[in-house]
Parts: sequence; structure tokens; C-alpha cells
Amino acid sequence: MLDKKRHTLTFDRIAEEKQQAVIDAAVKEFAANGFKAANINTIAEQAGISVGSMYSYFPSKEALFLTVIDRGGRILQKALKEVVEYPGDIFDKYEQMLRVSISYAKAYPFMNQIYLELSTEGLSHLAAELTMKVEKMTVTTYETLLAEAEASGVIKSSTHRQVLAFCLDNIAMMIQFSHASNYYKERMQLFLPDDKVLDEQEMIDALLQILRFGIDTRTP
Amino acid sequence: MLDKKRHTLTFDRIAEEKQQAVIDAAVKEFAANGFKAANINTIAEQAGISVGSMYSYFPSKEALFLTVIDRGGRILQKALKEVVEYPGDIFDKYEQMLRVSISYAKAYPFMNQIYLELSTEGLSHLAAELTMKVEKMTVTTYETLLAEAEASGVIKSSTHRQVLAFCLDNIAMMIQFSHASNYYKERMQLFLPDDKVLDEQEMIDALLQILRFGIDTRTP
Amino acid sequence: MLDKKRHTLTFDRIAEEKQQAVIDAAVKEFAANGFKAANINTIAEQAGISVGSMYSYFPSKEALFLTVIDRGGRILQKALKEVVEYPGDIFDKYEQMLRVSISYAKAYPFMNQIYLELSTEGLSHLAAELTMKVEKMTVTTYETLLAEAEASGVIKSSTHRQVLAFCLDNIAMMIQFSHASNYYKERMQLFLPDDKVLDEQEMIDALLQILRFGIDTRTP
Amino acid sequence: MLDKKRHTLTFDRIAEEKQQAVIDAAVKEFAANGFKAANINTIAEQAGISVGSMYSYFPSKEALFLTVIDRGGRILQKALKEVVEYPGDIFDKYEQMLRVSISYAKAYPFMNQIYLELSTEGLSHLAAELTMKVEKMTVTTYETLLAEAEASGVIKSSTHRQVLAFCLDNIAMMIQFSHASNYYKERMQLFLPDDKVLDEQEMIDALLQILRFGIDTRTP
DNA sequence: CATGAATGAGTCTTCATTCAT
DNA sequence: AATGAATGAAGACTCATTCAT
Repeated sequence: MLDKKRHTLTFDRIAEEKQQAVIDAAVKEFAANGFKAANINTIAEQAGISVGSMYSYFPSKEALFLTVIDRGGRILQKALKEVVEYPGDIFDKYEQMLRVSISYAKAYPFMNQIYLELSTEGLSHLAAELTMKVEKMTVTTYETLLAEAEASGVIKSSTHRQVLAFCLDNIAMMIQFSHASNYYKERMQLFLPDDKVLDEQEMIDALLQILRFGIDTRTP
Repeated sequence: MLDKKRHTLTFDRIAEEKQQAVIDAAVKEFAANGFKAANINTIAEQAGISVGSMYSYFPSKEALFLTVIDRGGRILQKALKEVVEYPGDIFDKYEQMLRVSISYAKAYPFMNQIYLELSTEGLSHLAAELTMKVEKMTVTTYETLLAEAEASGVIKSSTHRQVLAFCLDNIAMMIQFSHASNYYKERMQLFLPDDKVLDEQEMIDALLQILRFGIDTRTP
Repeated sequence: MLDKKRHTLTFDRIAEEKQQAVIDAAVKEFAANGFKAANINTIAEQAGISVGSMYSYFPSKEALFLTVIDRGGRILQKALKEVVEYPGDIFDKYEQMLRVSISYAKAYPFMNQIYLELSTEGLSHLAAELTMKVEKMTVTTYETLLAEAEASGVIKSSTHRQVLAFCLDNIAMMIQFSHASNYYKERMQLFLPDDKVLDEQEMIDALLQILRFGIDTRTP
Repeated sequence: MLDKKRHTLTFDRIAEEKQQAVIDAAVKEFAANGFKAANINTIAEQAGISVGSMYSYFPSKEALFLTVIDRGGRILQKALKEVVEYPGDIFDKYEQMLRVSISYAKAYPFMNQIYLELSTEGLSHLAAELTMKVEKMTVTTYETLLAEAEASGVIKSSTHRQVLAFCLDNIAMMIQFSHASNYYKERMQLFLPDDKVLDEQEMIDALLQILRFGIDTRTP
């Protein structure tokens, strides 16, 4: 199932910085052009190594791609764990989730775009399984958090919990996209007042406000 | 600005069905492989015409792509207008927005994936401007609706209106993606109970419930 | 079994001379360098067409090779039929076989070398089946001829018929190689008197003499 | 003339077994893929040494190849000497020649395939000279044997001696090929009865029978 | 106008050879 | 001497685009 080829032992052995240079170049290229249109020669050049070396690190373009996705997945996992362990109630934790999403998007903007592209039919055969594993972890995390929250009486029991989890993740994802890709960044700007740039915390507060108390005037 | 090449006059003159066949084939190919990896020869074959004809209809691959995006944009506009004109208050209209998003996603799943891919840096130079125009219309629509809603006292004035608009559109987009691409469809399934398939209306109701009254137990 | 890819319909449709130019160039290149070391770009150049055309005629290098082998096989078959239908007894027919072998070797020297190379392990997976089919026809032909010869009392019944058939074909093959490849041509010259070049008929006569009456002095 | 580069002094100095491991790996690889397609890195790996060492033993791929051919030639020479010195008349010696050919083919099957490939035009510039030297020795051997045989009245003086020598060597070569390469092995099987596997001695006897007394019924 | 064969620059991948350790 | 990582030229194959019919 998950035994598709990744990087070789040689790659493991080279200097950490060179590894990072290769991954960075690859992430950037894949993000900019998608899997098929990404150019291995360009990646090698950007990473400052030869094509030959590239192929001694990764048996194929596909293997390089999978390694990249793997790395991204591992970073996401770490971020997720951070959120779960954050102290406080569900609202504190979700606030933290949004903050983490934004910093992840800013730290690894290209990684994010690759995930965006993964939804493409053409790539599903390659990495769907891999990314779906990450999604599954996310789902479980939300479920745990919401179960706890409901048990401790913090959120209404009348709420459809699955839909709520879905909704929370959707918002987090779009926030993430909006801080990673130029396209979604521009789109976000269209919504926001351009005279004063809305700062992150303000947006998070406003979002949480809507989420907690709703927008209907019949609620306080 | 918007004077990039599109289809030729010849394309306008050919039979409506042939036009549609070409567009359909193109949409499918672009959705499956992205712009650069899409194959013009394959599109021609799928559309049942020759490559030569293809190039008498469109001066380049880029032109074909832009025409495709254009068509998609026009369909979206129409859908948007439908929503604005839908009778009722903001909640009725937004409910309608979600319903329209879902049916659009189902009717034009591939079109949706192309929009997903557009966020890619590599394509921004091509069509960002074009799609941003559509996004702008969406923003304006939400602003109008929310201004009206607030004026008529249906929604709390304490709500951050821009963030709310952004949030509403984010949810609508993710719902749309979740009904268009297999990847997002699968992801959605991870959130939902697999014993009984949640029907669309149920999800929409649950979403609106969260939106109107929030999830905090301190609200009724 | 035999459904491996060959040339495309496009190749069938182009002018006969162009087809031949392509096949000739391919045969020459494969003969000179073997399958793996043969250069498609060189073949295209030699044939006076573009690489792109090459690939519109043959889906792969392998397909081109198989087509080449096929053509060669068909020529061999025709030659074989000629021999069977040649009037006279087994000695007349075998004499004709040797003559045909030589003229085939001279007419298609490169084709012969390809067959020589086919014995290589590395190629067996490609074309062994194909060439073995031709070999099988040869075996059957010899068997028929020898059965007839024995029935009509032309050859001794004490002769081991299978070994004889094997021996006759071996000689014919070596004769063929010796007129096709430079290496075997040189080797043959080492055996023959260099003052006067032995002409074909002389060699054939001498061979038949040995075959018919043996070399032992105890036979007349 | 024969001053082409071979192995270095370093190679001479390393352990006998390591030398053999290198040669064995090289022979196998060259036999399987031909000169150009053979992979030096693979040979090194198979021999259990580093590529670097490989290049300290042989200045180039060509040098390795020539060394391989050299070694094969020397083994052949030894075999040839064995035959000449074998006691008995020409028939006893030729019988021994066939036996030696078969055991050589079985002991060094890959070496044989390399010789088969040598006939290729592309390689002639490399090793033709080398192998031709061996062939020359063979020719001389046959000539000596046949001259003796005729002098001692064992073979008919009416036989064309050069053609006979050529014929004897041709048969010996094909027998050798038929025991070395899978392709020729299969071909041989097509000729032989599959119910009972013909043993070597039987085939040799049958061959000699044909050779000595011919197949024409007009001889006893 | 329609066709589809032809083109060739561009891309992935391989491998003989070098060289720092 | 031995190692094996690094190099880059070469070769199989793809595809946007052109153009003769």
C-alpha cells in the first residue's frame, strides 16, 4: 500500500543543508507547475546539484514528489499535535488551530499549494492515499476535541457535531490557503477593507465570535 | 488588460454542439492534468475534431484555456444572479447559495477543479485577472446582501461584516469543492457518519443552524 | 502471445519508399549496434525523417525493432518456400537452399546480423518467440524433405534423421553468416585459399560432395 | 596493432579471486547486454567492488572488454591444444573437438555469447583483430590435422580440403552455440525428438557417421 | 475549412568517468 | 588503494504548432 519508492539511502547520507536545498527547490517547482509540468532539471539547478545527483537521490520524479509530500505531511502532523496539546477549552484550541494554520501557510507557502493541486484527478493515484492519511488524522482530532467539548458542556448538544467538525476544518483550510497562495491572498483582500489591513488576531477574533454566538439577532 | 487572445471567429461560427464538445473535452483535460500537462492533441481527439481545426478555432493552447475559463466564469455569474434574486432574507438567500454551489459543482465538476488549480502560481499570469473578476462580483454580492440584512435587523450589528462575508464564501467554496473533486469528496466523507449518508439538505440545515445561533452553550 | 505493439496505421499509410527508407535505416542501425545501443534519432536522420515522425510510426523503439524482425521473418519464409518448391531430389533442393541462403545474406546482410544478435539473452524476451517461429518452419521443412528423401531411397536409412536435419541447417546458417557479416566473411577467408577466390558454386559442390559420400576412404 | 589498452598493473596485483569475480561479472554483463549497453556500475556491484576500483583496474570500459576477450581467447587456445594432442586419427581428434566445444560452451556460456556478438559491425573495430587471431589458430590446426589425415590415407584425397576444414569448424561452432546460448539451445531442441533427450555422445556419433560415410545411398 | 502528417525543441532518465575523502 | 558521490553528455520519448493536401 504505502511501499511506493521514495528517496534512496544516498539522499539520507548527504548533508542536511543539501537535503533541504533539494526539497526546497522541489517544493517550489512542484507548487509552481504541478507534478507533470515540473522540471527535474530546473529543480537540480535550483538546488545547485547535477541532474545525475538528483537521480542518485531519487529513482524517479515520482519518488521525489512522494518524498516531498511525506515531508509536508510530517510537518502537518506535528502542527496538529501542538493544537491538541494546547491548554484551554475548545475555543482556545480552535483559536490556536487557526493561528497554527496561518503560520504553517506562511512558513511553507509552496507546500500548501502542492496540497491544493493534489485534489486534481491526475495526481490522485500518486499521493491521494498519503494525504488522505493526514486528513484522517485531522478528522480524528476534531472529533476528539468536540466530544470533549460537548461532554464538558462547552458547546450546545443540539449542534450537528460532524457538520461542525467539517465546517471548522473548512474554515481553517481556507484561512490556510488564503495565507499561502497569492491567488487566495488576493481573494481574501477583496473581502477585507483595504484602508486598514486587518491583522490576523482581529480576523480570528471575529471568526470565533461568529462561531460562538452566531449572527442571528435573536441571540445575545 | 483583458485583451488576451481567445477563440477565433471561426469557432463562433461552427455548430453549437461542436463548440460544446470542444469545450467539454478541454475542460476535462485541463482539470485532469493542469494547464501545462494538458494535451491539445488529446483534446482534439476527444472532441472528435482534428488538431488542425483546433488551431483554426484557437490560436494557441493558452487561448483555449482562457476561453474555457471565460465560459466557466459566465456560468458562475448566472448562478450568482440567481442567488441575489432569490426571495427571502439573508438566511434564505445563503441557503440558496449553498444549494446552487452544490448543483454547480455536480453539473461542472471539472470546471471546478480547474478553478482549484488556478491558485497555482504558474497559472496566475494567465487567468488570475479573469477569475479575480468573478471573485470580485461574489464579494460585492455578499456585501450587498449583508448590508441589507444588517439594515433590516436580521443579523447582529456586532458581527464583523467583512469577516462574515469572507467566512460565508469560504464555506460555500469548500462545499463546492467537496462536491466536485474526488479528493475533497473523500475528505468530506471522512467527516460524515458512514452508516447513513447525510443528505445535502441536512448538511445545509446544520450549517445554517451553527451560523445563526453559534455553538456556545451560553446562547439559546 | 504475439500481440506486442508494432507499427501504427500511420506507418501503413505513408509512401512505400519512405517505409522502406525507415526500415532500411533501422535494420542498419540495429545490425551495427544491437537493440539497446541503437539510436532512434540516428535512424530517423538516416531515413530522412524527424524523430517525431518516427514516433508517430512506432510507439516505441521496441515496436520498431519488432516490425523489423517481422519483415525479416517474412522474407525468410518466402525464401524457404522457394526451396521446398524447387524441383529435384533432396540434394538439388539443399543445393538450392545454400544458394538461397547466400543470396539472402548478400541482399540483406544487416538483417542477418540482427538475427545473429538475437541469440543474446537480453533480447530473448523481445523477439525470441518471433524468430523461433521461423526456426520452427525451417525444422518442419527439413523434416519433410528428409522423410521424402528416405522414402524414395535417396538417402541412407541408417542416418540419424534429426541430427542430419540439424547438421544441414547448421551448415546453411554458417554459410549465411559467412556472407553477411564482415567478421564471418573474414573468418571464411582464413579457411579458403587466398590466391584464387573460391566461387560459390565450387564451395557448394565441395560441400555436397562431402555430405553425399563422406570423407572416409573406405567409401568410394 | 595490438597495443590497445588492457588492464592496469594494479589489477594484476590484486587477489586472484577478486580478479576472477571482476571478470565473471563483466563476462555476464557483456553477454547479456552487449558492449555498449553493458553497465560498468552494475559490473562493479556484481563483482563486489567499487566503481572507483574498477577504474583503477581498467582505464576504460573498452579496456575491460578487451581483457575479457583476451582471457576467453586464452582458454580457447588451451582447448585447441588439447585437441591437437589428443591421440588417434582425424576422426578421434574431431570427436574430441566436438566434446571440448560442448564442455567449453557449458563451462563458459556467457563467454560464448560475447563471441557471438563480436560479429556485430559495431564491435569489429574493438576486438576483431583479437578474435581473428584465435580463428587463425583454429584454421591452422584444422589444416595440419587434415594434411596429416590425407597423407596417412584416412580421408579421401578427392575431398576439397579447405572446404572440409571450413565445414568441420562450422559444425563445431554451431554445436558450441547450441550449448551456450538459450536461443540456440531452444533451436536445437526443435530439431531433436522431445520424447527422449538425445545425449551428447549419440549426437556426436551420428554426426561423425554422416561425415565419414555421407548420406547418399550409393555409398555403403 | 478540415485534416492529420510532420516537425524539433524540450524533458526524463541513464551511465561512463572523475575525484575528494 | 578503495570508495562512492558527483557530473553532464547522450538518448528515448512527448507535444505544441505548422502546413500541404
